[in-house]
Amino acid sequence: MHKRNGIEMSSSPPRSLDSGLRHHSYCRKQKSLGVLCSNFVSLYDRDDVELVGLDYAARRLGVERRRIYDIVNVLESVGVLARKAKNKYSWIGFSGIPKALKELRDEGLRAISGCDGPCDKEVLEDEDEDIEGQNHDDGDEKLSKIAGASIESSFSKARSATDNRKEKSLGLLTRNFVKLFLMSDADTISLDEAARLLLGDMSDLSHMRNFNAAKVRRLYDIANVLSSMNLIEKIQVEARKPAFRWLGTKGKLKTDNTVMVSLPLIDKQLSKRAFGTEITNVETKRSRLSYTISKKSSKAQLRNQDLKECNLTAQKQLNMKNGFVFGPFCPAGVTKVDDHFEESGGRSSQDCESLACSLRPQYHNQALSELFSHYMEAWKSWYAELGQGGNLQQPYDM
DNA sequence: TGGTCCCGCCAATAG
DNA sequence: CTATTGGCGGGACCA
Repeated sequence: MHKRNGIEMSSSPPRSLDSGLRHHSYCRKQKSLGVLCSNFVSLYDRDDVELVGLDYAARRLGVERRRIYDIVNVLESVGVLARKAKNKYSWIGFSGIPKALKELRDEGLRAISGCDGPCDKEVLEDEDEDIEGQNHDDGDEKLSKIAGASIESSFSKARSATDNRKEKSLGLLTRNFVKLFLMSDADTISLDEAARLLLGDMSDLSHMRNFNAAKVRRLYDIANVLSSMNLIEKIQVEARKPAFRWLGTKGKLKTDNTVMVSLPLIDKQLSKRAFGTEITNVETKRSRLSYTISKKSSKAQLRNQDLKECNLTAQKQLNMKNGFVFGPFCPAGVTKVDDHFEESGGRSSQDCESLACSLRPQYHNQALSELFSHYMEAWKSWYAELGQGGNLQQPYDM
């Protein structure tokens, strides 16, 4: 039960998947960790779920088991999941995030005050505002301490290989990455900065270049799933300078000059999930989520930020219904969802088909409004068709 | 082009 | 030993 999937090495692209078809071009984006994470969450984020079976998840989501590990590792770091046993995790859900974050914070505080001597325990200020993050000196040092990795050049010990391995785990990297945000009051951290802090600064040693490049890939992985969880968002601080903004538990919505745009919708937990525990400007009144956006932008130019969030919300909403993400026009397979963990390796192809696609708001601000209406359209028609029925059965799991 | 990051090989680890 | 985990980096994708 491992590699199947006729696909061999990366040398032979996914083409030739079912010889003839190859219809709508293979879209890499639909296979991103972020999308997969959304689907994963959609699959389990229900009240009656407590156990998460890796095999089941992989099968239902139509992906290699390997990918599930990636997701699970970062979700666990953020408290959404807890390892229960081999092949088994317990689903904590979004409600577990605050606690996990608090622990990370404490851990971080301990790291700075604990270690070497005097080190005042003020919550490192790090005069942010320098979005450029140019001058790093003292506050920077603290951060890198928190980030763990940092100067591992300490001759200390021949890091018992095991530690060495663990040190590079996605999980640890995730936790340190999150700590960076929690401990610094700057809510924006550039990719470069994060890489430097998390992976140690040895960029000057040419032979270390590869090493760093490899690690940065992990950062992208992590960022993708964290973004899909709405914990961070990717932004672009001046060309060629990607950065991540911490959204964490506070939805950042405008307050003044606002106009209400209400989206049909689901439940109040929704806003919790989308914006964290402190629901500030989001009003949730019986099955209707109102969203505020700045007035002057009433026309086609809503602020990017607003559009993005709007879309995120929409996505969430779409995701909610019976726990699945409906790709563009493919509610296909929703009715046959379930068959509660169909045994025998028969990987259900319809799953891949219906789950694979979903949108990825964080990276496509331009087309957001289009996508948005597109989705609402699809959603409405689907809902009308299937809606009332009451036979929106939930998928089982284990 | 070069930033992103999917994919799956295969080495650690767990059982 | 077999199965589960997951580091790792080649190279495809796409802005």
